[in-house]
Amino acid sequence: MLEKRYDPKKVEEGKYENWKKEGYFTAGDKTKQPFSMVIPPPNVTGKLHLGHAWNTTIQDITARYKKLQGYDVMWLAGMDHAGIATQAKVEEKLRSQGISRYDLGREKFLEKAWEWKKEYADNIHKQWAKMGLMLDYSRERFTLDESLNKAVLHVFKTLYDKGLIYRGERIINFDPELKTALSNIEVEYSEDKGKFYYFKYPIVDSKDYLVVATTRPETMFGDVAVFVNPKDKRYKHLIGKKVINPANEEALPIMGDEYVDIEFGTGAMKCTPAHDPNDFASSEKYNLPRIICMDLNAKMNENCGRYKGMDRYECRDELVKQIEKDGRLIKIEDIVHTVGHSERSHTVVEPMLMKQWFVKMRPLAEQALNKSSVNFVPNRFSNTFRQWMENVDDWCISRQLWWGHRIPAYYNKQTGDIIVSETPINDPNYYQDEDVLDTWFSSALWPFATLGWPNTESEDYKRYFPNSLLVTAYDIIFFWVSRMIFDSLEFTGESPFKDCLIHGLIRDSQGRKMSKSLGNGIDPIDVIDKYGVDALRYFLTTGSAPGQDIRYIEEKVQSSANYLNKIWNSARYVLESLGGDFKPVAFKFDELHEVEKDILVKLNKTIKSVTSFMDKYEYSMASSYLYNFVYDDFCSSYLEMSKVSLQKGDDEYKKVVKSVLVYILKNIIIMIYPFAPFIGEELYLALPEHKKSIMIEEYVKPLDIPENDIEQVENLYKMIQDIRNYKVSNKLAPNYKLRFIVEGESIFKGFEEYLARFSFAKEIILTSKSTSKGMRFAYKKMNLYIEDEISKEELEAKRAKDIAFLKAEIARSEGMLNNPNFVSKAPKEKVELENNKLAEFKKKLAELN
RNA sequence: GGAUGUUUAGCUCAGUUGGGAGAGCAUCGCCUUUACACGGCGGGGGUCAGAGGUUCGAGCCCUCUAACAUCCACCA
Repeated sequence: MLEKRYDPKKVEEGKYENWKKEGYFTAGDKTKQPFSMVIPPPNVTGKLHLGHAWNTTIQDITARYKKLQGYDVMWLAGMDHAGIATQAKVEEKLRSQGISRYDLGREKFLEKAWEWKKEYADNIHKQWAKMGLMLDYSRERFTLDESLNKAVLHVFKTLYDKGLIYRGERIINFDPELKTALSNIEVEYSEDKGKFYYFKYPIVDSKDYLVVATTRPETMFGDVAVFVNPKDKRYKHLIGKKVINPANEEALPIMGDEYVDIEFGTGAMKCTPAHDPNDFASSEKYNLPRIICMDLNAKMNENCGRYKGMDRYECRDELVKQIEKDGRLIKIEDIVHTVGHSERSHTVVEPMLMKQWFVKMRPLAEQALNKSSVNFVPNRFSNTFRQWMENVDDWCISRQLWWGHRIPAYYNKQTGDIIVSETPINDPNYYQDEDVLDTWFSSALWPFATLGWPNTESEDYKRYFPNSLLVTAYDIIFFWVSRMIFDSLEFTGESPFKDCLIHGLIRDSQGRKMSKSLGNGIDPIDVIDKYGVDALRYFLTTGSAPGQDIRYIEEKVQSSANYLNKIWNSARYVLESLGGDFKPVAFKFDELHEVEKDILVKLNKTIKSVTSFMDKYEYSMASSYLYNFVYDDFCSSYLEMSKVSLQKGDDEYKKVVKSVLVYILKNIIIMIYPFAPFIGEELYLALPEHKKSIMIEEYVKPLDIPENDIEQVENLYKMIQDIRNYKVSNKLAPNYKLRFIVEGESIFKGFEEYLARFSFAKEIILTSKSTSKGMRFAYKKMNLYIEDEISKEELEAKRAKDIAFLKAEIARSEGMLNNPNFVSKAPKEKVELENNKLAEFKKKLAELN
């Protein structure tokens, strides 16, 4: 027997291990249609947070649902080496021991990184188990696996041969702390306080000067020109002359370009091609030199005179002091401007001219825009994808790191010629590029490289690619989704997945992003310990709209747990009422009492709604239909009715009622199971007839029965509510005994005992025509009179209230029906419905008068 | 500058193809009724941001406005 209270800890114990042991997570049943997903591989950098919990629960619900529906579900497990993030963590750890990566050297450092990976992979496995994820571990992959490395090398080589990967000198975003290049999307911009420095640039052969403003004086050593707008009357005449750079006394040409904003600053702009992307573009246009003035530690280099070796910010201060001493500082303004920060280290990135590897994006993007068949859910995210693709720049893929896929490019020591090769080149005349690839370069191949590609004859690849579904948050669309799409189209000729379900981000109770610095992060494990994983899963996946952010609100997890407790206790009631070794019997709908029919009709409707929303990945809607059924139809209504059914009928009928109860319970359990698999399994195994696990059950199917509501039962529930209301408004105790006269014998016969139980009736009199003076309540084709020392005032008040209500309704109804447009244009059934209502209202009003 | 989202009960949010506004929490009243006090029963509380429009009918569709949020681009 079930315990009185749902205890998540006990319920969860041992189940996951058992499922795993039974092999339920392993795909491969060829008699079934495949349904495939790959997990967005979490970084091996730390603990999983609520965002992961949300993301994986959505997938798990899908997987469990599809499995019960009879699909061969393949949900591939895996993790990401997360090059830059992991390397930063490992270096940080080493630093705390006083070691730098250079002390260790590449190989030793990588050993440390693999140790780190192992530790964190173990953690992640434990958390997946806690969450109850039915991941296929037999196919688990890591982005640095040899098989994935093969795919990466193949992709690199192929794109290189096609001219879609090139090595070039361009302005990239450099992270001076992690000492590596970044791609554009790894830079986050924020509004920072800064200073705008106004300097005098003396004009050569003149006593005049030009005022140039800059936020970054330290880059003045890289200046090669000053630009003004040729339409700017103040400066037009200066074009062609020269000014003196106050930082290093070099003469710079004054040039004209309409790109310069006359309104901004002084209207004169310094040009630093090696440290600014726009200036770099100008240098291409006007063939200007490019002078790099910093090294890879963001320290000033030999082009900076006595400032050489200084940190960039120290140099800025010193240089400004010097210029001030020279009498060339006009003013310093406080401003707020957007500054790029490294997504990982959060340091201010330095735009720098460097030789790096790039993916040429235009052709790949075109293909992605034209050929992608990915169905984004919700659909609006396809715009997000599209827009990014339309404006994408070339992708800087080389990283000055060690933890990652090493770039398979080899340089001739003498000539510098490059060979790109999928197999190592051991020729002593060649050395391999030191850099590794951006993590996302390998993640982009995840949906197919994990399945054996580039071996297109691999069984898994043939069976499970393209994937059926990918689930991720909207902030990953650019980083990952878009790249999977263009790589997949380029290399497999197909979109990587059919559907792409996008969810939002999880925030704290005040709507703020969860972050370490705010200290507002929530550890899923703490939540699970307190409320159970099923409650967490239910909270995460219900009560929100697709694609929207959600707030973590503990009370909602609590109420989810309460809901599960409700299901638990309803199951306990059903199971305890069965008695001993009950075997469910088959029942015929037509032979059931109306109260049993009614609940089955409602269950049927629920199954249809739930299934149709589950099919659309609308888990919130599906769960809300189930919730209403469980609470209102089952627990609050039928479950109470069944207590009467179990007393009044003959033994045969009692068996039938029990079977109906078991049937409904089983259906509820199966529908709640994808959301709450642990309690689902626990309750399922307590059913009188069950398989070895709910994981090998079939999903619920509607019965082939009529859909219309059972009128008498509707009346019964309304009567009960009216009687309860009557007692409350007359300050009578709920169990106060009253005398009822029911007018409508032919309709109500067979329901007396049901009414009696809920109304604590002193007496129920059935009649076909009543002369009662008691308070009257009207229902479809029948009336109820309550007789109990009711005062005339009360009766009159009730009557007046009813009349007013009916008159208002009749007015409303007639208003609609007198509108010829409504009658002629609205659907027939709507008009008919309104006609019926009007007739009913009129009849009731006539009865009252 | 471009785009997207949000605005519904005190709070947090749902709302299916347009057809009489819902949940959780909070609140008020009653109840130790034999599944559940992590409960039951009943109640109060909403000009669905604003203004137009389409429609027989709009929380839902169209246009505009406002506020908030997010993303992209620019910022010498």
